[in-house]
Amino acid sequence: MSLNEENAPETEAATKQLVFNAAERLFALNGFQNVSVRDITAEAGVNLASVNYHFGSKDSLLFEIFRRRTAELSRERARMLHEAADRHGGKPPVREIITALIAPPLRWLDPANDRRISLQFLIRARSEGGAEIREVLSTDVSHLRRFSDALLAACPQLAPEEVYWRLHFVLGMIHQNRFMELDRLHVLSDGLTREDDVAGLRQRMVDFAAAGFEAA
Amino acid sequence: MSLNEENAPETEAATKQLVFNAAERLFALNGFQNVSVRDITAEAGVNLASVNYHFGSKDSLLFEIFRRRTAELSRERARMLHEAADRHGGKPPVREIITALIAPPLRWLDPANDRRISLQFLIRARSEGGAEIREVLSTDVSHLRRFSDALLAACPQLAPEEVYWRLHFVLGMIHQNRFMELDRLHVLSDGLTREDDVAGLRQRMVDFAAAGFEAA
DNA sequence: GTCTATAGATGGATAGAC
DNA sequence: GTCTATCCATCTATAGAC
Repeated sequence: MSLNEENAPETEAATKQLVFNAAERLFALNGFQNVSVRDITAEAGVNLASVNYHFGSKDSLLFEIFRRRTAELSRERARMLHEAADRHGGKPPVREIITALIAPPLRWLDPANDRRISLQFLIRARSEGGAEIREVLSTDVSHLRRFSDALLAACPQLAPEEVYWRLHFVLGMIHQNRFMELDRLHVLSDGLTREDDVAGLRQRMVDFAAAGFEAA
Repeated sequence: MSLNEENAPETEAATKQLVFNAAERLFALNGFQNVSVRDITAEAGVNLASVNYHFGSKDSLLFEIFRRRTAELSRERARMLHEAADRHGGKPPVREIITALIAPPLRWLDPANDRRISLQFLIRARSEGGAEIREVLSTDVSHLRRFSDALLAACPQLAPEEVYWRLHFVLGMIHQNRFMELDRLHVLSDGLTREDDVAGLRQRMVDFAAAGFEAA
């Protein structure tokens, strides 16, 4: 039950999944450079050589986790955008486009969701990842372009660069959802901000972003 | 001229400043863990032992850079907030509070500003820093509280937790201004977003954030 | 496939001459 | 204060037994 669903066509060794999950968790909590192969194999309860046998290297392991999680998140977002387009004759309104961008990661953030740690991993890897990660991010531009194109169509009154900047701002709002920042906010608000209320947070984010997009 | 102004009461060794500047630059560009003491001293053109002699350890060096830059940024923000309060009888409007939060880091982001690299360092250290950094961030809550208090006073129609969340969103927008994210946006927009137009960016950020704060 | 043992490289820190 | 040389810990990766 704690195993993530498997996307690979073949059944992989249980050891590989144990390593994958332990690495994702430790990377998300402590950062890539602060976690050694020894930490990972110890946490997974497998042998030290497992990482290199199953993934080739520590870097390849990070890369594979990032690639898989990014693909999963992009797929969820693309599906929501597609459904919104279907509902509106191919031209969804701003609010629904923003929701398609925000809702999937917020769903992952839910404490009741196994993927809570995956989202932390993704946000962190985006900041700390090396050259290989940036390569994926470049590829991911084609994923983002679906959203920028939809927003451009939904905001004909705005200059195109304005639309790009506002999309940039929304992405910043999403990336702010790290444990550290949420904890800090919890301290600042003296406990008023409940981090387990992801439905409320989603609503707040969409409201804020939609209002920002409708600014003069 | 490439030296940063000195805040310490005493004149420090030129070597110490060289190390400080080289370390800030390399940390900002490559991340803390990816920069060795050897890299720093090589870039600074000083001896390998300089880091330990002047700063005690690599960790202490990071910490000192972070502490100084954080203090500088907080001071600029607090001054702007104070001036805004003076202009409005102690109760500045939302837009001016947000501007006090956004304008200083955006000023640092200007390519014509020596501090461009300092802002990159700060954003990165906030993500990648260890336990000591988080300690400073906790202290920094008292700095943020000036802004949350001002916003609470300026938004009596909003529930307090709403104000805290919206402040959280604005901080996310600010932290999104890393080289990597700006480059990515530049690719996505096919060159439309000009990263050297910081005045325009500041206006866009304030407009977006102010509109978000005025959402129902 | 799994494990132990170890190679090979790197980095932080320091001793001690100048 | 500055420099060189070096110690010592740690890490990734791999060879080779089982």
